[in-house]
Amino acid sequence: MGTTQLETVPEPKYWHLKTVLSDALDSEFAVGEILPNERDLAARFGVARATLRQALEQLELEGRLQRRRGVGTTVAPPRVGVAVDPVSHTWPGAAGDDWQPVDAIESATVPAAVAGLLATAPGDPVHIVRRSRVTHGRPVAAELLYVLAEAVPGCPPAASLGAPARARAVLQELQTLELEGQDRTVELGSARAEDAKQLDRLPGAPVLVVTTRYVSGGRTTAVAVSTYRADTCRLTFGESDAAALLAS
Amino acid sequence: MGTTQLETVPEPKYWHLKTVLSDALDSEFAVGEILPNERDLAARFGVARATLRQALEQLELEGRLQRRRGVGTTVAPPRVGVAVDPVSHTWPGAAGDDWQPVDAIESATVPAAVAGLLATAPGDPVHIVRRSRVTHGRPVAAELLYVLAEAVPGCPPAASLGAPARARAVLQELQTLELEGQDRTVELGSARAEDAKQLDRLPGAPVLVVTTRYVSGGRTTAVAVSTYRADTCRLTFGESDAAALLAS
DNA sequence: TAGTGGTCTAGACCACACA
DNA sequence: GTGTGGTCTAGACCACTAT
Repeated sequence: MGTTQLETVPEPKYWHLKTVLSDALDSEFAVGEILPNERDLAARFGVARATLRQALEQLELEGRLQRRRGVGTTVAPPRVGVAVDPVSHTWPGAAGDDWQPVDAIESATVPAAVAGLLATAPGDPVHIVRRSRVTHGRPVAAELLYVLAEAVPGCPPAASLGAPARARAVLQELQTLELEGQDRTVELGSARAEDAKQLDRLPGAPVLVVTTRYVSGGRTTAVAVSTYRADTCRLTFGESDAAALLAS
Repeated sequence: MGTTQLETVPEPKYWHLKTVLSDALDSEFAVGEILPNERDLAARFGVARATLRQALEQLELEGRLQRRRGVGTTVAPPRVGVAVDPVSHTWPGAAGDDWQPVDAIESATVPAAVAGLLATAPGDPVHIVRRSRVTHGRPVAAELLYVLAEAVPGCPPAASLGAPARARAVLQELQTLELEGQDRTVELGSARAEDAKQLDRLPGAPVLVVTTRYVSGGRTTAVAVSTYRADTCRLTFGESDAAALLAS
């Protein structure tokens, strides 16, 4: 037959919906504005609520929307750029980083992946420091920092100090070591219940997991696992602070 | 009443399911193995298929599973580490990078975000080169590289060459410029239909979007937007190649 | 053709925020 | 309370892959 190749591609409804909504967000809504509720929106577009939600989920994943139970769906501000290495080649806790120590954890289990990086055997003593990062008044990241106990012999292993004080002690002790190198990986993850609470999100929310390896004395002495909110954050890596500014 | 704080937290079914499945994957399944189909799994756990799917989606997001329509759900291999900056401070297309030019696009629209970085006005001529990155025989990333036309005056603007040839010409011309600086951002996105095809995924699949800005002659002359499969990739940033090896 | 995952529906109930 | 988003169900049909 002489028919040309028609659009035989049945675009899924939620995909088309997402496009429509995305355009509407650009042209008809201001940041912070509240959208109609899901039941109304679904009715307006003539789809089931589940289908509408599939579109909203995509938009939230892309940082365009923010949904809060009991409140509603609002138009999200542009993602905030967070510098991942503001001061190059320094230990965590160095002057000028905008992380805040929260506490230290006793006798928690070290994840297998981290144990591999640290080359520790099960049972080897490791300090675990919890830190939190706040930008523009919003929590953007939660971190667990694993430090080989033998690398910071000045730190009391037992509960001779309160948890927050011990966290600070470990960070201080780190600064005295020579940092020989570091490298990083970034991957997608989902927030554990713990992190989710710290980040003011629901468990399972998408996060960017940054794993940093710190090398000193010829071996990996510390590993930081930092969990950034993927919906609100854009990680910046740059040779200058220009990167962070530019991304905001 | 003297009751202690009981676990009043009703963990969602899909969340619990995810944990159970995750443990099962660790202990009872080998990489590449095919899981029972969704209807059987749902029946086995006594939940609706949609609920089971919610758990599978999370596991796929975390890179534990791979699902293919018409085939089934298989256990995914560990994420592959891909070095984002194998050779520091070089233009794209330099010897040794494992990107392959695909073609060049004529008269396509430059996204607003990219136009902002390049500081171009609408209508300013920009070369767009499409590239593709393959690791271990699998496509891991698709890229659109935007190059200010005025920065590479030796490249023919019109269709005097075939698209692939023009792509190579632009990359070659870039190498002759002095690269004064570069910086990067990483954020979560969802695959556009185009990228999805190149990455062998469905549209909307989660991707890590790496935006690289190249500075030369005092201004941003090129911007690369690289789209990595979030399910299979772990991006590595390091001072040495050790990072890539370590992450694999 | 048979079997898989992907999409979609029309409900229901729950957890949470706010007035 | 009232209204919001979050979870869950039990179906149906579609698009794709392999045989």
